[in-house]
Amino acid sequence: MAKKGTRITLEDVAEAAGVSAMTVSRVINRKGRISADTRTHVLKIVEQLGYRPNRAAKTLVTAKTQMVAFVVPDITNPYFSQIFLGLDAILSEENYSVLVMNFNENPAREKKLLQDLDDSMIDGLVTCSSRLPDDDLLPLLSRFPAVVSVSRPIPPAYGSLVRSEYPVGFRVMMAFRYLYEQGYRKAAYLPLHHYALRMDTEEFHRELECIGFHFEPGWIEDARPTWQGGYDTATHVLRAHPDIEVLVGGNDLVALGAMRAALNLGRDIPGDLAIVGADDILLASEVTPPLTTLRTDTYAVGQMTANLLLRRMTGDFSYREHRFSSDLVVRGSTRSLKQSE
Amino acid sequence: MAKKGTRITLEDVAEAAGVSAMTVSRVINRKGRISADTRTHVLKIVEQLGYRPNRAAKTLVTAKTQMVAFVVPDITNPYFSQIFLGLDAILSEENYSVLVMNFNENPAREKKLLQDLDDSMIDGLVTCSSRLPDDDLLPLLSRFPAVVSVSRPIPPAYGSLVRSEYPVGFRVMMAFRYLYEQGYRKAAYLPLHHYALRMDTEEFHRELECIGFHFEPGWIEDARPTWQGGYDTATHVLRAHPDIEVLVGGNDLVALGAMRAALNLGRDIPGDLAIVGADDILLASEVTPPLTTLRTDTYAVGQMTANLLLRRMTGDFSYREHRFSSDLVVRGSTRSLKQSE
DNA sequence: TTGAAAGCGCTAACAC
DNA sequence: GTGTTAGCGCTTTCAA
Repeated sequence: MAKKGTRITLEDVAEAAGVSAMTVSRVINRKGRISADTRTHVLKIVEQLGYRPNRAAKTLVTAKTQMVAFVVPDITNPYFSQIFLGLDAILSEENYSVLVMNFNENPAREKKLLQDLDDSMIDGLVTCSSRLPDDDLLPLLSRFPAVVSVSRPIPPAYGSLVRSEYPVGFRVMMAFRYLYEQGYRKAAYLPLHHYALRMDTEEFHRELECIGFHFEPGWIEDARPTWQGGYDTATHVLRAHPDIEVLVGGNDLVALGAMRAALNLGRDIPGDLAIVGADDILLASEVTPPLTTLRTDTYAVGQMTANLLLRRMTGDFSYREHRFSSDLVVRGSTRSLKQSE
Repeated sequence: MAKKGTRITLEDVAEAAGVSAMTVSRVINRKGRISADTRTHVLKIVEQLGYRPNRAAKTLVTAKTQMVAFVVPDITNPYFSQIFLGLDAILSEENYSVLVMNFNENPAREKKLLQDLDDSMIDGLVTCSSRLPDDDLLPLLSRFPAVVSVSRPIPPAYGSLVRSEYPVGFRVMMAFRYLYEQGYRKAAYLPLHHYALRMDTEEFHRELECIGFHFEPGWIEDARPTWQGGYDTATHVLRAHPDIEVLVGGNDLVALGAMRAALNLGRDIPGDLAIVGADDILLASEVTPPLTTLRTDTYAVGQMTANLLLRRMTGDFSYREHRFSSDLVVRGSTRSLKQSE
């Protein structure tokens, strides 16, 4: 007879089928040898009773949850949601579900999410563009067996890595090099403020000088990684330094906010001000003028991440690194000064 | 001594603290009366050993997972990711994690996701803008104790509902009414193609005629609910009916794709063609000309949904309905014909 | 205020 | 091929 609980269990199926629980388990999981007869018979009863295995019970004994956590700064940012898509496409194929842990560009919240995250609750962890300093992040990661970090470098012992072919924060040099070639000299840079944590400022300046750029204090100002952040920071910078010829944003949202700010201040783009972003979100190509930006195949980044994670989740803990490239998409928000001279 | 398994269990803590497992359990869960002394002592050992309760074991006995599934057409659509934000804000406050199940605007995939979703794996389910016919959707929902549907009406027996104050598909009448008042007469409508499933076409036409609009066959054409969908459909419609004065999209992405298509065909907006969208995503206000659209407070929709779900997850299964309002945001993609005459 | 026993539903390991 | 036994780590129930 069925037990008191209303839910149908393995035992119930076994009883109804006149076999042992193990046999049913084997049929369900396609493990071990089962005669075709019992197989079909058990399957029929399973169907009949509408039996569904209890996930928690299975997890308790196998220690596998078939879940993955995706810790992300801002899922409403197309850049990140696109990564999610690539990740999810591969993982769901392998029967994993993805827990989206959005920390809203708030490092304190990211830390709390990571702390509260129970390793008995997930098989793998993807940390995407972490905004935490190493001292906070690494101890938190070390609790998890299968980790992949996206964009943010971590030591090999902590997990695998999907990263840009450029060092963190240096991909933007591609943009600066192009701008210099076009004759631009006075450029302001609006990096995402958390990047300051990890960017070697001195080396950064050296690199820029190497290209030919000279930066005054106040030409670099951190921005919150949102449209509003770009708007606010650009307004401030443009008011303080009206002679600026270029505004480079840390991502497209920032650049687009900056573009709106510049337009509101009566600046002509690209006439007397160029704007450059990064990520190539849909919005970038649809504004007027369309935004020159650095493009990355974010869907592919998500897929790479999934593959690296799967590798770890299936027991191969060797360190792997996948690098993604970016290219500059030149659009109407920049122009060639040379041509116009 | 610690057992063979490397993980620290309740038992381990109990042993180290010289108490029973039950006492430790009570301390952890703040249940029952515990003397202050043992409490602090146990807590110290817990800290010392870095004990973390095993989620699966707890779930197995309590039948609570602290997880919620969010089944959504397209998480890269700002409209939906914003709902997620509101939902997650409330739920994470109550210690729930959200499983994002993205079906990519593919009804077959939505069905499969719902079928595979195990009710032993979540405490609650949010189905957002389902693209499935009732015959598919409702039997699937009936397996879950706590369900909230967003946008898509469901019978009270299946769960609570967060819906527009207008019947499904009729919110857009606000836009048509405004357009008629402005003197527009020849309007094409590009609804999201899955909506056809649930919209009473006859009543829809009657309503439009009541406003004053007359529709020719071919002036209404379903669009895939993406930018590209809007682009393709609008191109087709504009080529077939060059005399059209208005293009209303089922959402902003469709409207924006339509706007690009119209621009590419050399149309002047709003000079000889008006465009209207729905959702008011960021992109809408940033394109040129800025898009007239129907705005909904999607973050609040997410919050409402979370609250309704929490109610159900805590045992109150009474049917509740929250309605959200929308308003027309008039921008540069439409103009008053009256004025210009 | 604390503890002992039982069992949640499943699978690993070994028997037959 | 199939069954038996044991136990995953926790909480519920009842007793002390």
